[in-house]
Amino acid sequence: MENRVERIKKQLHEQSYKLTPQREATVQVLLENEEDHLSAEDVYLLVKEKAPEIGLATVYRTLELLNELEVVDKINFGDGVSRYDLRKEGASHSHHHLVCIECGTVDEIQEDLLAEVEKIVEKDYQFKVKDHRLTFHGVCHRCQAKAKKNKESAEAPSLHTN
Amino acid sequence: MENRVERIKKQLHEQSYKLTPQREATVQVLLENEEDHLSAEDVYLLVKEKAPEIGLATVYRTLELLNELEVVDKINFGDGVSRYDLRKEGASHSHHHLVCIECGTVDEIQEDLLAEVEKIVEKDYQFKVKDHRLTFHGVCHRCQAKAKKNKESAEAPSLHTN
DNA sequence: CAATTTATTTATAATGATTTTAAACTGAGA
DNA sequence: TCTCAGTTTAAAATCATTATAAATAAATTG
Repeated sequence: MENRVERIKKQLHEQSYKLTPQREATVQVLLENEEDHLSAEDVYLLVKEKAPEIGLATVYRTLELLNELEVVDKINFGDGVSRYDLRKEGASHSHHHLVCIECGTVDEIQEDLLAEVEKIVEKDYQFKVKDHRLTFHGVCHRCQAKAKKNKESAEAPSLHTN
Repeated sequence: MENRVERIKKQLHEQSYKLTPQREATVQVLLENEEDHLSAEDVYLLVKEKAPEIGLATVYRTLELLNELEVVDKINFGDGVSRYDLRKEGASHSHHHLVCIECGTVDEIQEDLLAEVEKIVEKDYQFKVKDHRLTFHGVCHRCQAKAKKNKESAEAPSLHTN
C-alpha cells in the first residue's frame, strides 16, 4: 500500500517535480478514495482535512499534473464537473464506467472488453487508438433490486386487467 | 429531408411543446450541420443568421429540450464545452466517436460494435444498459498520413546512429 | 551563511460556459 | 378585450476552472 505513494513520489522526482506537502496530501486523498470518482472540489475538501491551508487552485494544479503524468484519469460524465480517477498501476488505458441513471452511482469495470472493437476501429477506420472511454448509462443492480421489490409489493391485486 | 423537420415538429407537439420560430430555426441549424459536433455557442451563431434576435439562453434551453426529447445527444469530449449531436432516426442509442489528439477532429462510427460487450455487462454486472458512450482518442487517418510523409522526407540521412 | 534564482503556493480576480431571473411578448381561449 | 400559460430577451448570477500577483520555500551560487 505504502509502496503506491512511494512509486508516485519517484515518478514525480523523475520528471523533476517536487513532492510538496500539498501534493503529497492530495495523492494520499486519492489513494484513500480510490473507489470514488471525486471532483476537484471533493478532493479539495478532503485534502483540507489533512492540510487546512491548501488552496483550491493548488488542488487543481496538482490534479492537472497527475493527469499529465498519467497517474490519474480526468473523466467527465457530462454533469459539468471533471472527476479524477487513480489509474490502476500498469494499466495502459483507462477502465470503463457504469453510470446509474437512477441513483447516480458510478461503478467500474476493470476488464478490457474492447480489444476486439479496437482492432476493428484500427483496421476499418485507419485510426491509431491511444486510449478509450467507454461509459454505459443504465440501471445498476442495486436499483434493479429495489424496483423489483416495489413491484412485487404492488403486484397482488388484479391480474389480467384486460 | 423536409420530413425530418416535420417529424421533430410532431414530436414537440405530442409533448405539448410549441414549435416557436426560435426552436424551428435551431432545429434547422442542427439538421444542416448534422456532420459537425456543434457547441451551444456554435449553434447560437448559426441560428443568429436565420433569426438575429435570438438569445443565447434560448438556444441553451432549446438544446436542453431537444436533448430531453432524445432528438439530440449532449456529448462532452472533456474540452470544457458540451456538444450537441442529432440522433439518427430510430437509433436507440448514440453512435461512437473518434477524437484525434493531433488535429482535434471528431469522426463518427455508426456501426454498433458494442452488442457483445453490452451482453457481457448486462450478465456479469447485472447492469441494465440504456445507452452507451464510446470514444476513442488517438490519431486519425489524415494525421497519420501527414506524419508518414514528414518522416519520409527526414529519413535519408544517418542510419545506424549507434 | 547571504544573495539570488526558481518553483510552488495562497488568495484573489478573471474567465467562460451555462443557468436563472425579471420583465416583456405571444397566442389561445373565455 | 382580458387573462393565463408558455416563451423569449437581456441582463445578472452561478459554477467550475484558470490566470495573476504577491508571498514563501527550496535549491543554487558564491
